[in-house]
Amino acid sequence: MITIYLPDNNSRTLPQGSTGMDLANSISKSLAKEALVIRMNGDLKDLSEPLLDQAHVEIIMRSQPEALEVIRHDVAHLLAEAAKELYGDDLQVTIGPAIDKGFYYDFAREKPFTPEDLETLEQRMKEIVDRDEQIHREVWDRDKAVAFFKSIGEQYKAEIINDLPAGEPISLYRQGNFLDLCRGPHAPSTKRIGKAFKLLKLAGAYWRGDSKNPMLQRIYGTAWTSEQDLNDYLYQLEEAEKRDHRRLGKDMNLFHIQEEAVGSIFWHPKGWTLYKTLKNYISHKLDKAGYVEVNTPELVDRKLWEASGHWDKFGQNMFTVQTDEDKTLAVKPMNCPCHVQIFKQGSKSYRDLPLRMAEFGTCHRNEPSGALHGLMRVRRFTQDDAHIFCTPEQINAETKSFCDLLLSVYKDFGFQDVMVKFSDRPDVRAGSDAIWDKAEGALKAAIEEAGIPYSMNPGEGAFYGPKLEFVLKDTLGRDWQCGTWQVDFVLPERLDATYIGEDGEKHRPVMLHRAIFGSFERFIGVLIEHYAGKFPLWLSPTQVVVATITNAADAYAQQVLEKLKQVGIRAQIDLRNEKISYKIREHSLAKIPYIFVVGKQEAEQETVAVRIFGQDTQRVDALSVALSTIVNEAKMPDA
RNA sequence: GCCGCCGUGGCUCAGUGGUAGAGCGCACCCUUGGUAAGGGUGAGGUCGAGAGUUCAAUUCUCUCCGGCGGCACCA
Repeated sequence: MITIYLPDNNSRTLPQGSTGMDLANSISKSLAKEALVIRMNGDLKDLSEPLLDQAHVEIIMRSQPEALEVIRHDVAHLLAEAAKELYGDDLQVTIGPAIDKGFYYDFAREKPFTPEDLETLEQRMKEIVDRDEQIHREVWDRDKAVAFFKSIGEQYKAEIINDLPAGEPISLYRQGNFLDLCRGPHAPSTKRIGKAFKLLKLAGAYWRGDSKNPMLQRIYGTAWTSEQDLNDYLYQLEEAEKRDHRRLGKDMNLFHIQEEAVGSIFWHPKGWTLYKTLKNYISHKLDKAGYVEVNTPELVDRKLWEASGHWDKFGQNMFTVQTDEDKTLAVKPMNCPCHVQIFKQGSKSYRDLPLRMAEFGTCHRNEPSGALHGLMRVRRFTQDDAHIFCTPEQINAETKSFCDLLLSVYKDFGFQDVMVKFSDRPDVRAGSDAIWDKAEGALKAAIEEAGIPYSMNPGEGAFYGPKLEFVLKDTLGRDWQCGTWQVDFVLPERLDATYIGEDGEKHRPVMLHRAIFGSFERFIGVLIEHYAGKFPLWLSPTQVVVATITNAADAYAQQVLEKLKQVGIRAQIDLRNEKISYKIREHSLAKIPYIFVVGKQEAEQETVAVRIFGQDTQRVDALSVALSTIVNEAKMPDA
């Protein structure tokens, strides 16, 4: 007999060789029916796993959060089994993990899958669920497993096994006629997986994520523990699409992109108003934080980029211009070398440090065509860039005050949870290992002193130094890096920046590269989605529309408009020969924050009927009151 | 850049081997209406570009350009 302990600390005694399923059955029939896997001594295992004596065992039911990942992985296997049944002759399976919200499976197959194939596959997957195939785990000998997969033409699987670390048990899962290499754990049978899944999209993906490898066909799907959750998720996806910044940008007439300038934004009056408002806001913040603003050239001789290292490391992605004097100029991809040039004008003393040099610098990078994405990934963008020249001793304090500044900015837009990633040295880099040790150490010490939680992002640093990336999510769950903070000992060296220290000797400053929005383009993209186009009053391109009920009020409406403009409110007027409900509807759909409705009554009494977006009530205010109220409410945060 | 899908009036989309349609928007007319669509009339498209097949291509084939979804990339 063996003894096991349940989560409530009760123990149970079972015959030697009893499994998780035996345990579940011994507790209750309903539990056994709902059970998916067990957790034994902390690890998830199959229900068929023999229990160890003295083990701590928890039965995981489909309603528990841990079940989700198991189910998603199970559904990936369903997909693979269905694909083998339907297209087995010319198809190899590779890998199919659970991911956030679902799963994918990568197949090697000459013929492309079609959207109709997805339906066929999904149908077959549901049939496999109905078949209620038992899912068995088998442990195989390594060589035998490799030989087996080779014999059935599954080269990719054979390759995976070959690359598994020695000593790792080779476990295979069998369901019906389908046998797959897999770590598990899995549900005990296909029926138990349920049918709360849907195949969503087809995509290409490189074998092992390397663009030198062949491209596989990836099928993405979503899977949940209940139909309800599935439907909720699908609904959520639809809602998210509605706030896609590319759609809203078009609907709201903010900007456009056209093929003569791929990856560059044509800002329309409304979008540009938004942009200018943000610039005004952040300028104000930077002023208060002790930055000075500069402006530097866009076209700079390649010699400078060679000296900085950009030409060597990223020349491929730089746009260049040949002059008739046979010089090569590069369109700047970053502002930092130019800022060093300003720093180097005249001599600098330790008393000048830290020198915080900001620029709304417009940069161009020749991003791969497939990377472009609305405002989020563009070839021409303007950064809220700055470089802080300081001493090594000043790094910690600067890091702390930058993080404070950044978080206060994000908070003004309602971004509360910001992911911070620590990116350390990349393979392609400048500077010695000793310098990198120093820079990474300094950054780590600084972030830890600032007390900000972060996760590691190995190998993703800039070529000149490690960085912190501040990441926001778009509505479709994609991550976008906005803010950045980088410690750089390399560029000051390469571009020979110095200052005179207290000792009268020359010293190297440290350069801290930083941005809060990242780029205006991306940040506006994130904001459009974040607010679903319903901008707060201070940001809204049009803050008020004055709408008339009858043209008898036209003259008065004009006066109201003038007064609004005089107090700095962005206002428009709607004198069209339309009913007031028509105008209300139209401006509400355009997400205008305030509508001032004026008719005969308002004209006679010098009032306006104020209608606020999102509320279907109205209040009538004296014009002077309405003006002072809106001026007050339209102030930018922290003004 | 790679794989797949897509490209029709300003917008959203339907459709066909015999040179195209809807709704919204737009213009004009009637209506002056009190808080999310009043009515009528009308204009507007070389069906992404080029080549090929065909008596005939917007429709089929190829190439290119662009968009979308991923992958790779993201200093």
